[in-house]
Amino acid sequence: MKDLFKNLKISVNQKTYLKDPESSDLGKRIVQHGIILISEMGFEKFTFRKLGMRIGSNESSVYRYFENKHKFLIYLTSWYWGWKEYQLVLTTNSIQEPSLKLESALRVLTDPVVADSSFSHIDEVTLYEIVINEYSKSFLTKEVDQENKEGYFEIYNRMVRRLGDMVRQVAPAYPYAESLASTVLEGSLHQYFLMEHFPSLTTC
Amino acid sequence: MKDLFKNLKISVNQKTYLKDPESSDLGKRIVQHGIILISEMGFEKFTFRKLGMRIGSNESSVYRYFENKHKFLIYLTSWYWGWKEYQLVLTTNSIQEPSLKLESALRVLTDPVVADSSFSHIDEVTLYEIVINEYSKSFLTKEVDQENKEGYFEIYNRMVRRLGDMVRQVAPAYPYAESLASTVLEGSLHQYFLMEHFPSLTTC
DNA sequence: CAATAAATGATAGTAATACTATTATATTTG
DNA sequence: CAAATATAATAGTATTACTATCATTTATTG
Repeated sequence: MKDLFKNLKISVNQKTYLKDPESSDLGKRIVQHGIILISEMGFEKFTFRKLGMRIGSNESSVYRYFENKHKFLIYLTSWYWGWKEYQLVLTTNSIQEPSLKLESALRVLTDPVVADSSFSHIDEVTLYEIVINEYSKSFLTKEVDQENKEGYFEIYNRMVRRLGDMVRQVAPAYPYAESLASTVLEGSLHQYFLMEHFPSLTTC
Repeated sequence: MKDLFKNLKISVNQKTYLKDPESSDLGKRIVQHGIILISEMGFEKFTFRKLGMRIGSNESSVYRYFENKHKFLIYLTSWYWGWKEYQLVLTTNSIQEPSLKLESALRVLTDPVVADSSFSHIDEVTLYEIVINEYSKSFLTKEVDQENKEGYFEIYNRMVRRLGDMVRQVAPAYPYAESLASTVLEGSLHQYFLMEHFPSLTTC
């Protein structure tokens, strides 16, 4: 993905952060190294204290950007889905023919992620690893309904619906467009996970 | 499922527990109320201390049965998959015709769970809620490869492979039997989750 | 350029978690 | 009944997930 638009910013629900991490150098370092640390040690073992140490800063400074690590994970994964949505729209917008459009969409959403130089502080490939390994943990919680109501999963919801619409354009009589769309998105992440850890459960 | 076999015991990898919870009254209470407590408060907020209090026992007593709550979750979900495998075999064993066999298997594995009086201390319906909401957390960890090697996910692996084999019996030329099988199992859980929390992302 | 506001850093403190260890008290079994 | 085993009670430790306060650095603007 070439940088077609300079100064492009992926917009993420403001409730996920206390202070926009894109607004400062420290904020960007928190995001950049947060991605690396989570991918290195896994979400459970990741803490703001460790992140502070890693970037030569301080726990309390990280807390000024994000309320807690759960919101931080939602911020990161929302950013990812926002970025994917941008690619999706960019790629499929000009395609008229429904089945070609759907095919392009599926490619964008399920092909392995490649780096994108447009957002210099974010390593999209590493972020993709986080999405594969940790995304489910952001919604498999007791607070999911409340958070969903507050729009924390808006981008993802919208993307599933977009994909569902494209399915319907191809097959208007098919009655399970949304379920197919959500299964493809979730299933794709799951198959990548299985390839890495349970190869006998995939044919990929 | 009627109790066809009296004294049936679902066998779970012994490494998941320190002392077999089926071997004592306290052990059964730990499992029984552990299921209820996890479903009530979610896995993150669940602790052995709270479980001890709930059953009028003691944190340290719970620790004598299970090393930690992660192993406890693996015990519970392994039990669930063992129980499902038993139903799967029981239901499909006598069916010769491959496509009928596959259809029965899919029904057993994806229909909503109903209670089973054979295992009196376990509420299968509540356990099923736990599988839907928490199962992913048992393998989305940094320790997954080690634990998989030690057989913690053996029952689930075997079940995906069984289902894959049935797919292959029906369509020998279809090259993605395992991926289809794992997608169906995971996807089914995910669709139940979506029905509850993201109804606009399903058509169920 | 100085004043001042804003951001960051350092330190301390709290309640809860995830355990381990020790000792006491029941309960079972030989 | 003694010995072994299971359970309960209590205490203790390191870490987590924060909150609060105050000091210091950096940026802004008048």
